[in-house]
Amino acid sequence: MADPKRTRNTQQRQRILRVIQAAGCHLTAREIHRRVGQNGRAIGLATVYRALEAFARAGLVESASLGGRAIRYGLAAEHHDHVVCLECGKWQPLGRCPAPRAPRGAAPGFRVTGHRLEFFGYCEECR
Amino acid sequence: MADPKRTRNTQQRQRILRVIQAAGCHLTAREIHRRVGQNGRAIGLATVYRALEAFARAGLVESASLGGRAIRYGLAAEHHDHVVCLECGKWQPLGRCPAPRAPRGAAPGFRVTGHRLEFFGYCEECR
DNA sequence: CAGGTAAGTGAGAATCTTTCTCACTTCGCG
DNA sequence: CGCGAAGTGAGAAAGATTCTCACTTACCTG
Ligand SMILES: [Mn+2]
Ligand SMILES: [Mn+2]
Ligand SMILES: [Zn+2]
Ligand SMILES: [Zn+2]
Repeated sequence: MADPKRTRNTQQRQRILRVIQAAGCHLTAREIHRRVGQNGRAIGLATVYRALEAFARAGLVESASLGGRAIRYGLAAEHHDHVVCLECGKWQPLGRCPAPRAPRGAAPGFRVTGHRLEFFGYCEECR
Repeated sequence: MADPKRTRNTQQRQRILRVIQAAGCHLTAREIHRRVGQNGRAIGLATVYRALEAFARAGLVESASLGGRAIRYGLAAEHHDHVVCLECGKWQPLGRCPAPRAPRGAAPGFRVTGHRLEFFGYCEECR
């Protein structure tokens, strides 16, 4: 089989990953870009997207999205789901995953590699 | 308490809803816009978005999103989840919802009004 | 049914997010 | 070192969604 395209360990990616690790929550590409720019010279926004794509391919980060808001990225060390407030947009990880590994009796021939589960509603302050 | 902002039954919204009902799957705002324009005079794209927002508020339609792709809208008469192919983007509804009504032992004080569950992986042709 | 009014509409601009292009740089491997 | 592929930066481009504002229309009242 073909070589899995190899990926380099550049300074930009190190800085980007450090920001993601330091964050206690999921960040948008723009937020990551801004934070990286605060600890040193700014990097291109496209570079952030490319790095996130590479990290996601490598299984290092996970992405999640809701409504029209931007996609958020965070460490994917262990799978988890989220609870999102429809009013203030607050985002909380769930301790345990309540979804089954794969849907029962679903699309035949489909190989499930993962899932994304988001509960939405209203947080304590917004309800 | 204040009157819940009332919503009007305009010709545009009727046409939009008809398109959504006729579709066998979830559509993007742009797709809906195009289809509506095919059975009569075109309507504004912003009107489509406003109608979808109103329908969603009213619980008539549900939205779902994956990755950077556009949000898709479909009838929410009955809740259902999806299976999405990471390669070709194909989108399939699931017959039964495998997720619990609410996460166990999750965010305290959070009122869950719904959820979105997407299984992803590779469809028969793409694996 | 006529009139008043607030919700809705259309066209286009504006915002945002994400992707792409291309010349230039750097990492990783001899 | 020295090469070649992967990565980068700046900006353009592509899309998606929202906003503005003058104009229209559904719907309630009398
Ligand atoms: Mn998370
Ligand atoms: Mn899960
Ligand atoms: Zn909230
Ligand atoms: Zn596929």
